[in-house]
Amino acid sequence: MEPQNWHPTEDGGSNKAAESCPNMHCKQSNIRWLPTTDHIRILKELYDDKGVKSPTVEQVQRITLQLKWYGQIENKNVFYWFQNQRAREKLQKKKLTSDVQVPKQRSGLVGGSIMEQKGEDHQEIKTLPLFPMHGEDIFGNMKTTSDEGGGHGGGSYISLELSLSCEGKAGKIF
Amino acid sequence: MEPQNWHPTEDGGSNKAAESCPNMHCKQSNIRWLPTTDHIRILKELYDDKGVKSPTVEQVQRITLQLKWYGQIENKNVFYWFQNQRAREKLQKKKLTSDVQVPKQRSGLVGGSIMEQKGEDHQEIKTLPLFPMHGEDIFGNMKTTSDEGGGHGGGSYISLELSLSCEGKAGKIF
DNA sequence: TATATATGAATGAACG
DNA sequence: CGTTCATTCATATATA
Repeated sequence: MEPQNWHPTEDGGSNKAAESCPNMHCKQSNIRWLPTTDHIRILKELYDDKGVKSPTVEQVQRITLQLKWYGQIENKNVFYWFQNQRAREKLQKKKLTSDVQVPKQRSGLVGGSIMEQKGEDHQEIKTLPLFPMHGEDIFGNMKTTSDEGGGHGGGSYISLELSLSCEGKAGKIF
Repeated sequence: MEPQNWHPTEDGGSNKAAESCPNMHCKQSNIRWLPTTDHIRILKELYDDKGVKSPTVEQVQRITLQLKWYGQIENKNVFYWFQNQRAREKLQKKKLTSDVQVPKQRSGLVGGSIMEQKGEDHQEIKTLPLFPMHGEDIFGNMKTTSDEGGGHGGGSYISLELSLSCEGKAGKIF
């Protein structure tokens, strides 16, 4: 997921995208949150090890406070991060994304195995049509997931727990 | 400019993803899907002719299964392909229309929410490391009022769809 | 070989 | 929560 030569700012103080900007017009309009490696590391530890999948509001606040030591971060960043993590972990189970979680133990694969086999069980056979229609008629008779309307609804997400509300307008809730 | 049928691998079935790392630092560099011409052709037919812009998960899986006949491909490849196709079609269209078109941007609403720490819109590290633990012991001794974090998140969890109805409208996170 | 373009992959943010 | 958008990085290929 994240090759080490990525762009995560390594430093702990200024997490600007300076390093990832070789020689171009380092645009400074940092709109998006650029998590540092420490951010990612800690968040993953929480998610994987501690099993914190859906932190509460208070937990998000606390995590954010802690992570601020490692660089600029806001509550919504932490909130979105966990939300995306959950969603993509689920997608990963469907093979739709490759959220390659680096194994915490550096077991294997780093130095390169003795022999890498890339053989697949298919492809290469191009003379025997295994599929009756290997043409372009994939969607010709494709059923469209009959049940869709009522089932989903995400079950029951009762909204929330915070009753602190309007006061946050002037003062900072956090 | 518009390379469409440029792919060298015309052999039909075998993409050359096997050999890579020609000369430079051998990373794990053959980790990128190189679509065959058939892949591209079929995908574009689906996108343009059949009008399949955003296939569902099941559709992606089916498309992938079909395309596997033409060469190695995974679900995530198809998934990313359609995603990139949509994004870049929109991007090109926006660049092409250089006339007086008002970019109807999405209403960037700004609502009161705990996500925003109003008041001091700055998050510099002015908070000195009061926390002696810079490590990842956030949840180590974290008292959680409603401790669910270490639980499981089994689905019936309150989501942060907080609707602090300050102004009488169900606000969003933002 | 060096630069430009096209495109696969990744992910923060946001919508419905 | 599931899905989509928007932006960015990385690299394969095209071009000069």
